[in-house]
Amino acid sequence: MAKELNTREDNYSQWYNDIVIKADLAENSSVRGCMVIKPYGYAIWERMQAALDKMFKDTGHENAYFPLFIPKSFFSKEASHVEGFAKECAVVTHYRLKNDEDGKGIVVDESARLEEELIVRPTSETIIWDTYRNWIQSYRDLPLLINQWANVVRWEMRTRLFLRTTEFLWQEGHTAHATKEEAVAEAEQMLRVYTDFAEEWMAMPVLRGVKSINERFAGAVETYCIEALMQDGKALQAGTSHFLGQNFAKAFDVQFLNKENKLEYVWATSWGVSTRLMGALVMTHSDDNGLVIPPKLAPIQVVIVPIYRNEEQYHAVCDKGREIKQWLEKADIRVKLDDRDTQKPGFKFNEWEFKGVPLRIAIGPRDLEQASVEIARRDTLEKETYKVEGLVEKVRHLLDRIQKNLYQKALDFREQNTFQADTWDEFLELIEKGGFIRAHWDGTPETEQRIKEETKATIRLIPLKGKMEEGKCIYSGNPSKQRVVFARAY
RNA sequence: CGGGGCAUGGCGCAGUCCGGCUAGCGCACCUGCUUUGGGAGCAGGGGGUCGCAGGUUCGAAUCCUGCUGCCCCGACCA
Repeated sequence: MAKELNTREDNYSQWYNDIVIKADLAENSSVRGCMVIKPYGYAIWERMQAALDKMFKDTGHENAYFPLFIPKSFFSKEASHVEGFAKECAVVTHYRLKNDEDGKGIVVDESARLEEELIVRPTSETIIWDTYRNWIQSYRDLPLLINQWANVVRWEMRTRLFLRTTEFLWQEGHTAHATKEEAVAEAEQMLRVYTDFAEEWMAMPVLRGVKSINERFAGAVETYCIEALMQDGKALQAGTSHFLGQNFAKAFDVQFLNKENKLEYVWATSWGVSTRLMGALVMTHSDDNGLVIPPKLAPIQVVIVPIYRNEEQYHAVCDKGREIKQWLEKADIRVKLDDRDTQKPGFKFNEWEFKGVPLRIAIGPRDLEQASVEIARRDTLEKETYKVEGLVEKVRHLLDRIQKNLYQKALDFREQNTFQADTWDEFLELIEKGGFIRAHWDGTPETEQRIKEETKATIRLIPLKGKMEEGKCIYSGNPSKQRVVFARAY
């Protein structure tokens, strides 16, 4: 298994592809733009799901499931929503195939055309709000706090494994509230949840803020987001949370009777993160030796590699390996004993390193004699010999250290790549270097659009609680009250 | 949809310009022996409608025509 990996410096995007494919996270499928998520990659996603799902439940949400197909007419009910998604929808027009009359193959049966075409959901606001109409009558039915784990389809022109695929997996929360304040608070709360997840589980520092009008979700009044900085200096939107106002309630006629017995439209939010987080995870921590997974998300936290010369030694070190595995598992540590007799230790070292396993324990005949093991850290690549006594504590401690170290490294990287620009020339120079750029902007979509056209940089976010600071727009020179964050983005 | 490139065992490629006899190499795979503390060595072995359809020719992976698929770069996007 020769793992030749492009380096980040030589070819960043090839480096990313190599890791995803060679670490067995995912591969391209026979369907253009759609990926197969392989068991190892899916195991990481499952861990993300589990952590997020618990956070959603802890904040009062329940899971439900809505249909994959959405009647076309639903889509046109919210004007800006259609406009936003129309260009990337897969449409089901027929419901039957038949044998080709020329004898070869199968064709669409033209006589089986759907009366109303179905859209494969690119997001579920419309079908969900159509449903909520029947669920909500009174203020007593509110708030309605629902999440769904689902797949969605957006017909992208260019795709990249995890970062942008035609079909992707995600969760979408859809909530209904009696007041505007409550809905805004919900959107902000979920942004907080995403922030905590990114930082505590993924060890990925994020900036929080709101989107400019240009970048806002189609149909939202306000879009909140978390943005992370990748190692090539490009920003990646890692999660979004939307305050939808009464837009969908009005479009789908969802009203409730308030305590004063008056009909009111409900207030809405929606929020989501997707398998794109897998891409973010790869690009935040991995290095030129392969994938690096933070311990909290690693499907295998510790791999034990036995070293031996003959069958007798093989059995002896494997027995010790099994014993250690049991101790660690009792402490809720995820362990794999790689007792394959078909690969050499050196091969296994490289393989598990490439797959990002946080800790590797090697046990050989020498270790048996000295009651020791060799432990190697994936994040620092350091190796050290430890006594078997107290090993569980040591491992637990090291996993914790790795989790923190990965976060700190990523945070340092972001700080080192966050700049301030006060003039257009400065901005032009900095944007070429990559990273986040804090700069003044006059607040108009036109200016943002021009900056995007001239530099490919967009406003990633307007800081939520950013310091107010008088200044002049770097592009137009018009007055500005606050710096916003620019970057080139995925 | 524009601009480039590619299509040859599971994967990565050479061969194509200048047609030639049995289509080759690396990795992976199978068998055996020796190995095993950072990607093992040797020996033997299996596996190919050279993307598809026509054409030229005694003879086509190679030349001609027409298709099809994929990748990369741009416009769109989480």
